[in-house]
Amino acid sequence: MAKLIAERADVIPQLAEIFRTYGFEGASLARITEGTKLGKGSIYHFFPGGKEEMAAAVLSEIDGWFSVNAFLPLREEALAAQGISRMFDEVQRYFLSGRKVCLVGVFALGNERDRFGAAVKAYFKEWVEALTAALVRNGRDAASATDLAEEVVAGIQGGLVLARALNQPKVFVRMLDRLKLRCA
Amino acid sequence: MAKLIAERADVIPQLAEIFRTYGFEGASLARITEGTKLGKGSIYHFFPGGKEEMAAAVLSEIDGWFSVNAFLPLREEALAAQGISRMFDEVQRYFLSGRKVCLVGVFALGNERDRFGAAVKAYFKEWVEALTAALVRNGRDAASATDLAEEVVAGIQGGLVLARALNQPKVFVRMLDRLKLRCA
DNA sequence: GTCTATAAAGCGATAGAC
DNA sequence: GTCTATCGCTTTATAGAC
Repeated sequence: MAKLIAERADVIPQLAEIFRTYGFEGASLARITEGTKLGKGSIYHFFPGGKEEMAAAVLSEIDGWFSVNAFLPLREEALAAQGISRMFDEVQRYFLSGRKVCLVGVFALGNERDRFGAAVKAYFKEWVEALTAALVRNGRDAASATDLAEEVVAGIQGGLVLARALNQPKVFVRMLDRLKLRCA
Repeated sequence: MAKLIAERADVIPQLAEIFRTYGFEGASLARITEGTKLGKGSIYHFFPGGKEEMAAAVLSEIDGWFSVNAFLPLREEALAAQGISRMFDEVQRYFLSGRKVCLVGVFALGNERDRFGAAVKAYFKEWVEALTAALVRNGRDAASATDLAEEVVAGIQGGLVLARALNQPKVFVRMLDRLKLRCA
């Protein structure tokens, strides 16, 4: 019988899903081996540092995804307005229109912030700064751009919380629409 | 030596603090006995249902606090604008100006939502509805009131996430100020 | 790279003395 | 109402065969 050989990179999205669902402490190795269809041996082969290394790898991948798909357009799109619009589209797509939660937000609220505080902080800082810069390029003064960028990033996170609490993904979509409008 | 006798009601705020800090799965009995200065025997005497009953009691107490201090003013203050203002003040005070996190929000994001989904949903539903009613009493049409209420509650939660992620409580205070202004 | 077996520690919960 | 001792289970992590 043929045997599937996994690669480290293949496992990370599965780990992300598990951490998102159960949090860091709730993501037991039993759940991890079940979710990845890999034995403990394989998991520890890829991540000798255990759960801590797994979570760090996941955070790093998430940050990479946002850097490329959301922050880069904000910074480099020739027309700032188009970069902002692109960011909103990618965010809506990434969070499955409110059916998927933000792992970095989950870690920010929990005590995981102590272990991964630097990564969590960097992710949000980068987001706010890139959006601020785009808003400035779009004609706003620095003060109101900072203010609005903060409001948008917080609003996105809050939209995810409320959408999930009420079990109404559309709450998140409505939130995005309002914020989009305010950036115009 | 005199012995301190605890009451169930005294323990609940301490439990709230522990669940807020570590989440449901992270709140081990070791942390609970340490945080409450009570033995397992005493804890299980108060909460025979174990952690599940503890968390339910905490959620119930939080809901009670908000009902009295935030939702009631929204519904019953003679001047709607004053009820809204009062809600914002109480919220800022409750969350220690951004230094304290919302346990219901934490549970909403995590898989605790499965166990406590009803309580989580009821809390946010009540909040949005009470604020909507106050905004209508304050002269808004129903549609824009619903919209704004949703934005405010989500914004508050997002403000808490971002403030904690950046380790800047003032981010939360600024968020409240913006939302307050928008309700005026 | 994958698996099974296993170790050592921590977990939630219970029992029973005081 | 409080405490200590203990049960049975799950946890993370390691070892070693394949």
